Amino acid sequence: MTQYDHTTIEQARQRRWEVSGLYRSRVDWSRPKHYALTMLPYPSGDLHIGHWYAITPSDARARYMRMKGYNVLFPMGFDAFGLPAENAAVQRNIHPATWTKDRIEYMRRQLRSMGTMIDWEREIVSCDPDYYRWTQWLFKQLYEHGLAYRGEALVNWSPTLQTVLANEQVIDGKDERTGQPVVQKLMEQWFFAITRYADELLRYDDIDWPEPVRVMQTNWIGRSEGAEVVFPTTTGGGIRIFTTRPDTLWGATFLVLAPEHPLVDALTTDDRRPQVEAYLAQAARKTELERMEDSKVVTGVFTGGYATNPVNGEDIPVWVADYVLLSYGTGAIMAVPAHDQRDFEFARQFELPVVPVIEPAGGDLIAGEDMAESYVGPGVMVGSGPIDGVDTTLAKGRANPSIAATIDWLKEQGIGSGSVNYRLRDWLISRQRYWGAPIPVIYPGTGAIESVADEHLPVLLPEDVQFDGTSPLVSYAPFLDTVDAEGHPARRETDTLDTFMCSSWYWFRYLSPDFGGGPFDAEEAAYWLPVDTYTGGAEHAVLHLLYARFFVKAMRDMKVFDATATVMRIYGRDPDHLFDEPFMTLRNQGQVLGEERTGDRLVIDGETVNGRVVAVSVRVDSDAAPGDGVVVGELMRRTERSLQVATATATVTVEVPAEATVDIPSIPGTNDVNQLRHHLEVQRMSKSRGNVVDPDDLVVQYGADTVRTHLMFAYEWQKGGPWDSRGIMGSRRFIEDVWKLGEARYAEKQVDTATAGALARGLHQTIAKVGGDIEHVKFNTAIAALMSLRNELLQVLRAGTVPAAAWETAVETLLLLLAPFAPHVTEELWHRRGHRQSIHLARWPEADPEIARNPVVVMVVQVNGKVRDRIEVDPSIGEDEAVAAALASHRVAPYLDGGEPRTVITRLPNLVNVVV
RNA sequence: GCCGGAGUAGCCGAAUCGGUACAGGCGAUGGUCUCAAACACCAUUGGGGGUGACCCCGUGCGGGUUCGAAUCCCGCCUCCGGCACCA
Repeated sequence: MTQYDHTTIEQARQRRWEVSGLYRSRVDWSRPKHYALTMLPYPSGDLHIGHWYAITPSDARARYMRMKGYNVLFPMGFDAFGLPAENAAVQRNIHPATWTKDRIEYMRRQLRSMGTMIDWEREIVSCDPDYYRWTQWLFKQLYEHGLAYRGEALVNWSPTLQTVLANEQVIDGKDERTGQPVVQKLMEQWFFAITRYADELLRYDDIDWPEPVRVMQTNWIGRSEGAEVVFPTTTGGGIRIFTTRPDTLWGATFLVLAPEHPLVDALTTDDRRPQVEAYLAQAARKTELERMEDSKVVTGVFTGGYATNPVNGEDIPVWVADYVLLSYGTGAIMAVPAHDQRDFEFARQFELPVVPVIEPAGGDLIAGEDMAESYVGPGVMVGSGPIDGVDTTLAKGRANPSIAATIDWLKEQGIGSGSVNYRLRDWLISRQRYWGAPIPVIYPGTGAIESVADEHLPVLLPEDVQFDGTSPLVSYAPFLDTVDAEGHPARRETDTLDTFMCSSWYWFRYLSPDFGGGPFDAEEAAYWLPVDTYTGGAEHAVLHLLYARFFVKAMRDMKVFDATATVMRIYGRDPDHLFDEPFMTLRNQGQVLGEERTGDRLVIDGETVNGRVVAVSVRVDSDAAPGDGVVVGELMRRTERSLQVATATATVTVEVPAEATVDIPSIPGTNDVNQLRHHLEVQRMSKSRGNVVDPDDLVVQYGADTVRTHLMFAYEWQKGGPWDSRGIMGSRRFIEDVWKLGEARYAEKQVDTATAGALARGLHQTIAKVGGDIEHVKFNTAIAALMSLRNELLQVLRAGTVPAAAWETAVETLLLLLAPFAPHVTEELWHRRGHRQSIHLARWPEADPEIARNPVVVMVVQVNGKVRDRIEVDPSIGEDEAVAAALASHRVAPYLDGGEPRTVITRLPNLVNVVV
């Protein structure tokens, strides 16, 4: 038997696969298709274990589908535009294009080491002009269909990144990449009208997506039902407000406008103007972050103006406060302090009246001045004119009787109407950056906006520019100066497209990466679309995944798929609803976290100076006991020469001066503080924490097959968990055992039919188990089943208890079942066993339920639900027989104590429960 | 604060429908091999009690429903993720 040499085998197999074009995927209408997709990576230049964790299980599933007879498309590409490349240009004077290309080249090599079935001839790179030509083309389509527009809005400006950002890219008032604060600015920018699809985006009827993602998107879209009502004023126009509680209109005692609201100026009286302007200036200065930090402090200012409550004709004061946002609803609210906690706090702060209009169910109406907090529960409407006496519940929208009655009445009176609002805002897609696809628009100077003609696409990014942290496009004349359709001088748009736009349609480009007649070739699309299984991280729930859904719906409505539908009909495929959603099944993988590690146990001698310990000597000694030194304990953290040591009783800070001695017995020579190992907790891997696992090292040490298998085996895939550097040995042993089984010369010794039957049974049960588990994205249990089969085969090999033919079948079945997980070693053994064709072209074995069926099952006998006996019975055992067997058990007899059971519950053939 | 998800052995994790709790792996312990160690192989491995057949306890905590609960219901605790003046 030859030694298992993973490096030689894996490299040779990968080369052979590439040369033979084994993984080329071509349209073949005679076979069912399966489009498997994983989220395209950003070319960070270093493939980390997370990439392996995301990609290799998806590859295993794609391989399985292929063996099941599907024609599988499994492509890969790079999301290659973005800021890091530009930062590198500024910091290291490397052109973003060069930087990106180098990194992609490096990552391709690493990706290939995984041994995936990626069809590299379909690769796309989003910064290639051939690709972004169609990104620009899609922008134009959106523009021409009124779905892209230039408008002024309050937007998130990041001073750090020197660009605006979409709402989805701002978390807690900070940008999601660098965590630096953003400020709100009123700017003219390009938007996509995603809000027009808000209602359709709330529907998930035809797709199989994880519940958390659907919930997150639903919350992000934030649909709320209510009414719009106009409050007339004497000084300006009417103030339009949105409310989800129109039934409480009779309790509105003041209005509040957002600081940026256009009517603020007109409503402000001269005597209030200084205070109002001071407040507006202060509000404008605040970053989003500061605004949120201050959210507990109620601030606001009275404008001096009044508006008339249209339901009762009362004049109420108009205030300005930054807790009202211009971007939501109408930027103005009616305040009902009696029934809204924020309004209540505001009213108490500024001594505004509180008028209750809901009499609590089963309670008494409390006078406004005596209320300690707002009342938000159910009850009966009071003091509310036409809706007096109507019940109010906790239901939202028209489902609440009081709200429905009010909306009907408002409509009748012509003072308001039902209305729906969304938290979702239009997608801001301009970026004041260089490394992105230029927005294909020019400004002739007449105030008009002209899109670049299709034949002039792509608008190329100029290469010969200088980088200083701002976009060089704004000052680069050869790019900036152009001519309009009539040949008059014009200026180019200098903003580029949000990179999320590049990734909002990339799976279409895989279909025909070189196609020149459109973003994709209808002949390919008709066969492959839509994506059947999409896998990736859940962090994209409201970014990429929401944008992608919007894009498909918009493309459908812009008739981009019409030619595809025609081709589908020719081949007898019904295109109905196939372009409503991009990804039919979505699964999110979890994350591989850093491994826990105990820190060195230290013995420190020194003296205490001003309450701190200053070390004279530091020694590593795993057996040290308290009292062996001034400080004895585990090193928890180290910052420069300062150590945090956990002793039996407390955490002590120890300073280690340069002249102190450091002694680490396991490291020869002179030691220093930097060599001490500190404690690592289970947390995300990051270079600064020093808990990163490098997959390249693992491949060298264990081989890609082992790394793949282990990543799929060690965790529940959709959950992830901490890395375990010793655990991988279990997967390595498994692969080595498979090698041993595949290479073994089997010798029949004492053939025994019972063992042969058990082996065949186990084999067919494993076939069914592994296939089912892969389909349900449960890789860990699939591999566990294969390990069990391995255990069984090792025993059979030793004992020689089955016929040689049965042995051969079992070993080859094991190889077939393992092929999707460990493609190299199975391929090697397959060929060594005399097969000419690749194992990856073989069919998945068929599980025979007849063979898999157990001839006997263990029937559990319970007394009052507690297990008292286990009896082997025939699986087809009848009720009477089972009960008789149970009652006959000598383990049951004592509980019956000679009497009769009260009831007997059976779940045949597994269980009999005797109730006494 | 609100909305999701999760909590099972020393660790990672199994457990179609409410029906045998812990499959598989890691680690640990003992043994074989070795001068020794590592590797490899074999065996044991939730806790407690009993000479033994066996018995009791055990799925974050406290209750409940049920013949029977890791699984369903109610109330808590902890961790992870998302949102956060959303009118």
